[in-house]
Amino acid sequence: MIQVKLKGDVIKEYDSGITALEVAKSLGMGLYKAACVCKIDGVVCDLRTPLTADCSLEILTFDDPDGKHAFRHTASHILAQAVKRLYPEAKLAIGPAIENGFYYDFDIDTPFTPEMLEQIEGEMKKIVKEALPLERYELEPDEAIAMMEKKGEIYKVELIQEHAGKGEKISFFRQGEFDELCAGPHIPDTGRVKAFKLTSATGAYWRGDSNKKMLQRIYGTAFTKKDEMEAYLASVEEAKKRDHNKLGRELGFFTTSEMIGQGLPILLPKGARVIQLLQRFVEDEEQRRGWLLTKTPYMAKSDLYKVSGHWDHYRDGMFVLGDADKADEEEVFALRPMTCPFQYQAYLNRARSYRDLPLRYNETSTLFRNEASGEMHGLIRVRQFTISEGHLMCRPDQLEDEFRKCLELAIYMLKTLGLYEDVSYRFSQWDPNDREKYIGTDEQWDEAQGIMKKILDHLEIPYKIGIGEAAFYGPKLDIQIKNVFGKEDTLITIQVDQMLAEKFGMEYVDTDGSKKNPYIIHRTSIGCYERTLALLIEKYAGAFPLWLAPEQIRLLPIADRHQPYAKEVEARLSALGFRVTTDMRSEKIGYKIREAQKEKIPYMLLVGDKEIEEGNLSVRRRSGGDMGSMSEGDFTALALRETAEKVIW
RNA sequence: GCUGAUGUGGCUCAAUGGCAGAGCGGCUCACUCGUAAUGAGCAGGUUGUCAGUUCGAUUCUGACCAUCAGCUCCA
Repeated sequence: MIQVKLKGDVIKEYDSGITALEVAKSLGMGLYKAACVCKIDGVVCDLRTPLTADCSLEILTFDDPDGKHAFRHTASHILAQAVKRLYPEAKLAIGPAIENGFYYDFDIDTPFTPEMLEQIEGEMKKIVKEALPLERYELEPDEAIAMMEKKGEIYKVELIQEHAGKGEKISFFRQGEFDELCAGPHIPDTGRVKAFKLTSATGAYWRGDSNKKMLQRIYGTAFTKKDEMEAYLASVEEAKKRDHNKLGRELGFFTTSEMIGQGLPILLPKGARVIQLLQRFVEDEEQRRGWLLTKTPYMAKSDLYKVSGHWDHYRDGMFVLGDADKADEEEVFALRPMTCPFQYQAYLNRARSYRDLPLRYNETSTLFRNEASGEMHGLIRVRQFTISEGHLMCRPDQLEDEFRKCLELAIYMLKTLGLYEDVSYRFSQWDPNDREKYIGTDEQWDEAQGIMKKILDHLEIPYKIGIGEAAFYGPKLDIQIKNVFGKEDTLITIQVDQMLAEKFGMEYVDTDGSKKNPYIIHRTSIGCYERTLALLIEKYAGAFPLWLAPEQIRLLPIADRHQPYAKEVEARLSALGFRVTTDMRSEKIGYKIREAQKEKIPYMLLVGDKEIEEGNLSVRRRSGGDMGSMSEGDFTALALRETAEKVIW
């Protein structure tokens, strides 16, 4: 007999060898049916794991992240089984559960069409109906390789070969006629996958390597209940309606031109206005926090980039003016892909003392990066963009404090914009196995990352680690955000660099008269303006807070005879700095309101006989509707306060 | 760059190997209206670009350009 500690510290006795699934059954059929996986002494395990010693046991359902994961992982096996039944020639690669669903990669000559996906879904339904139990078994590596070679599963063979030699057996899961290389855990049988949908098919490189073969990936999602899945799919559709790339164009924030080219958006008056407002806000705040504004050239000779390392590590990403191959013989210029080496030249302008540090340079900097053609996305990924860039030179004893201040500035920006709750932190480190991407020695990287880890841990930043995500010259703290498609991008970055100062001969004279290289912090405070605008459009579905709205107030005369008075009010509001217009068309008031609502104008002011007589304005707010009548002074006070306080509603 | 899809007036979308159509929007006129669509009329297109096939191509074929999703890469 063994003692099993269950939820709520209840201890029950069972025969040794009982499985977690049987324990769940003993606790009730509801739990038995809903069980996905379990945690034995805190470790996620398959439900068929026999319990042979005293332990704590937690039965996990779909409501638990680990339960969801196993459930959807099993759904990916069902997908693979269905594809093999319909297309025996397809070779299996990998098929994990991911956030909100799962995918499976196949090597197959004909790409999957929507019709094929429907057929595959039909076959999956059959497999679910068959309620095939998943059985785990283990083979020695050579047996496993032999089995997969016999089946012609070359990708599985590759995976097993990598795993062989670790002295472990290779685990498989079998469902009906289908054997799958897999560590598990899985749910007990295929019959439990009640609701699923294949959402898309696309290409994906084997092992995520663009030098390797492109496979065909099928994405899907799975739930225990159909209505939950419908709700999820509806929410995905709802999110897409906020897509800045669609909404931003519809609302007139930006457009593109085939004659100008890919990744080169045209900011229309509304988009340009928001960016101007953001830029003023950022520059003013940076000034308050001790940053000194520079304005450096948009291009430089290749000489500069050769010293910085960009010429060797980033040339494919640069727009080179002239023949790059002749850069050693003649002057070749290139547009700047980042501001670092330019601001270093400002530092090098004269000899620096330890008393000059920290020296904080900021710049509203336009950068040019020749992104590969498939990378562009609306305003989020473009070839020319403007960034709130800064470089800060400091002494070792100042590094942590200055890093913290950079982070505080970034957080202040995010909170003001209302994006703070949407971001996550990534500690981006180098990949020692991919040396070509980086400059510097192991020791330098270990030191830089060690310093940064100390700072981040000390500041209690809840980060996840991104291996291979570092800049070529140093580790980064990236502040990440997701777009409406769930795709994650870097919004803000703060980096510690102890390599480039040495390369550029940047020094300061310390208290003892010796010359030292300063630490450099590279940072953005609000990130790139185009990308930030895109995410704000998605965040607010185009309905910007009053202080950022390109048009803040619109006057709506009831009839044409009210137009002169509306124009008078417009002039007074405009003189106070409001962005205000008057709808002068001879349309009905309902129509004018409808248009203003569609354009997400924060305040609509109605002017008719009553208002003129009483000297009042009828105020309508974009959200909440009719606010009734108030004096011009009261409205002005309200709007000025909301603007100054950057109120979000 | 790779895989797949798409490209018809400002927008959303029809149609066709033989004169390209609707709604919204725009303009004009009438209406002067009280919190999300007043009515009538008019204008607007070398069907992304360039080749090819054909008596004839917007439709079929190819290349290129651009857009979208994903992969890779990246702020």
